Amino acid sequence: MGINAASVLNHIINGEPTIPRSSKGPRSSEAKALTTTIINHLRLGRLGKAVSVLFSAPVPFPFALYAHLFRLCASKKAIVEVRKVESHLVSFAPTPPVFLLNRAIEAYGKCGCLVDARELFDEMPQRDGGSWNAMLTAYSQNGYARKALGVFSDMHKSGIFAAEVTFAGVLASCASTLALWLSRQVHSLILKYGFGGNVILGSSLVDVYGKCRRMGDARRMFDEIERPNAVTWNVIVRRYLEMGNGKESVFLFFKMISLNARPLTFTVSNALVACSSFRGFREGIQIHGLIVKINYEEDEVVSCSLIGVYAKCGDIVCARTIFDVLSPKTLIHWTSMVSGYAMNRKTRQARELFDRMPERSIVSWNAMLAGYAHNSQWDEAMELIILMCDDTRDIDRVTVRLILNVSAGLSDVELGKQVHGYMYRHGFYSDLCVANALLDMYGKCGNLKKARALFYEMSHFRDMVSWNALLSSYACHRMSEEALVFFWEMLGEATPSKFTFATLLAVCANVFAREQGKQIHGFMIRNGYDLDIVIRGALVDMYSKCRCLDYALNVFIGTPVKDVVLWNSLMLGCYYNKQSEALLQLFELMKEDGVKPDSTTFQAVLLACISQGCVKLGGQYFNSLSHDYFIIPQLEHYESMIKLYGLHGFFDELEDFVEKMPFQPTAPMLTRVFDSSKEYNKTRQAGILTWIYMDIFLRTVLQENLKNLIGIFTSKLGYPSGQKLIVTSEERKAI
DNA sequence: CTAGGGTTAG
Repeated sequence: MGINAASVLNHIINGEPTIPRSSKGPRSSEAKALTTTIINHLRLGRLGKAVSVLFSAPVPFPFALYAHLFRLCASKKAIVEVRKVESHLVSFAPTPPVFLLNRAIEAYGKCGCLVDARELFDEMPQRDGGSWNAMLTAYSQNGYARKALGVFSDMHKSGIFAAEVTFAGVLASCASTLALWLSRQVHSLILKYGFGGNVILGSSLVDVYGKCRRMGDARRMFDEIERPNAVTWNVIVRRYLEMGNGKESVFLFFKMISLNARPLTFTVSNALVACSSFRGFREGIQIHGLIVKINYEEDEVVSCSLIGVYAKCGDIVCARTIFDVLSPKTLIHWTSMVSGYAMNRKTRQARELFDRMPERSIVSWNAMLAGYAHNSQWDEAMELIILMCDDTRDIDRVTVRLILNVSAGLSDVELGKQVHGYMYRHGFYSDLCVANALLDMYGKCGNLKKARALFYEMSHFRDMVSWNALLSSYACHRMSEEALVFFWEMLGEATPSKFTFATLLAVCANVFAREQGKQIHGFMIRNGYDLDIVIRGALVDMYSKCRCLDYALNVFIGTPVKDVVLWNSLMLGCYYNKQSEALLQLFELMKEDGVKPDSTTFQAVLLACISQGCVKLGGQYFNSLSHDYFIIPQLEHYESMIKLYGLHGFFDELEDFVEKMPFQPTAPMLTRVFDSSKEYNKTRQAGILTWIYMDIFLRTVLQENLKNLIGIFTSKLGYPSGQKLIVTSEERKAI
């Protein structure tokens, strides 16, 4: 067309003659006829055709037609048509009215063409409040919050009073830039202009305060709104949820229902997610009832959250029922269900479903992988990672974090290093969560040097988690002194959390640092830390290892609900303090308390049997392990049994036991048998067992004896006794 | 007619 809107406007401003246009008269009747044609095109939905008809007459059309066209173009996001309509308007209408140009700005805004909108706005000969509003809304709706606020500021400076609608855009922009200070000012302006009763503005204010984490202000604003609508309720429920206050979120949701307001699907979903956050099973069930009543069962967002709430509250069967009934099922439904199984440690079922998924996103892969990782199924996790890398390229931050967890679990520092390189190349390096996982990986793999280097590299953006990761690495690798020194360094930068103290108490237990342990205990009480069951377990463990069994017992007694780990800690504590008789009594008490023993419990019980010489009882306990509690006995349990029989001279039972084991005895087991037989002069049994397991015996037990022989030789050669001797394998062969 | 909220799964 060659006619630029801005140039046309300049002509108008400068009073120059506009583009030559035909005189009125016969032409306007032509426009009338064409208008009918255009309307007919529009009725058939042919917008492009309608706009091109416009150009068959170089005459102005009725303003209402232009307005109508702009609105249609905007709703269809037809940018080319907007440009044509604007071009026709400014070329052939004598003086385009401001409201039409505002419509053009709106249309450009809706199409996301902010440059065109701004150009028109800047070149307008006159502007009214609507022009400012259109420009501001255009920026605000396209995510240019700062520019929108800039327009608001200019508008204010030019003495234009903002309209009610304008404030909505301003507040939305304040919310996305978290401009709390400006929001407060806008709030007072709204009151000053008398818009205080506007629900939309009120809801926006609740939204702004909530997003700026000022829940007190948000709530006060909310309470001031006389007739909150569905959006208002949605905002308040959502904000409490995001602030981590799930209970208040659910409370307000129920309040909404009691006032007979119909919730939006999103609000129901938010309330369900809030229930999951505090395991509000009863509340979840009630909301489920409501969902049935108001017929939201089919909604995708609602049903996904519903599966989530049942899964997170542990009722996986119910979650599955909901899933099975649903049709059609979307990718997110499938992923929710897989995640539900995975989070409930049912990785087998999760995998079954995962393999049957019609399609998978990176989130689905992550959900499955997280299941394996949380369940410490490292080999399965690794296998899945390989499959995933074949299937998809869109690895994200969660995936990277999980692969690092797997590397740490497998102590596979080489895999970890590969991820490290990947992070470097793909820009995950500045992601704190990922960086902490990397730190944790190096720490757990024992590469403390690298972990420390990374930790200092992160000095500008590290957080509590980073400190705890390095601290627990020291603790894991028995570098207790370093850990304690590091803790003092930590106090200078960060406030320790209960995770810090749990680690630290374990460190104290390792080095029998009773005083330090007591200090930590006191510090936590004085500073109001939550003494949860994990901390109490750590305290019991620390006190009992530090020979303060009475303190350990006190902590134990003071725990309202005791879990199996806590019982185990105290029982092992008794063992360390040579109170095996008490240990066996505790075991009976534990069963009376209704706590189901686990494999560690039985390990403690068998240790007690060994030191008490309760051979028969030990045998009974070993049997009840698998018969009554369906626990698969572990290597340690078998070792304990062999020690129990061997140490107390029960060789017939020992022989019987070894023969019935579902695997071949290990070298340490055979050594134990051999040693006990020597002690009791039971060479026949020793002989039989050795003969049966000759190959293992030859490979290992003889090798041990060979080492003893070397000891004898070297001592005869005059080496000082007690000095550690280094014998290379070649030298050993030579001897 | 123009204005607000919200996207569930890791």
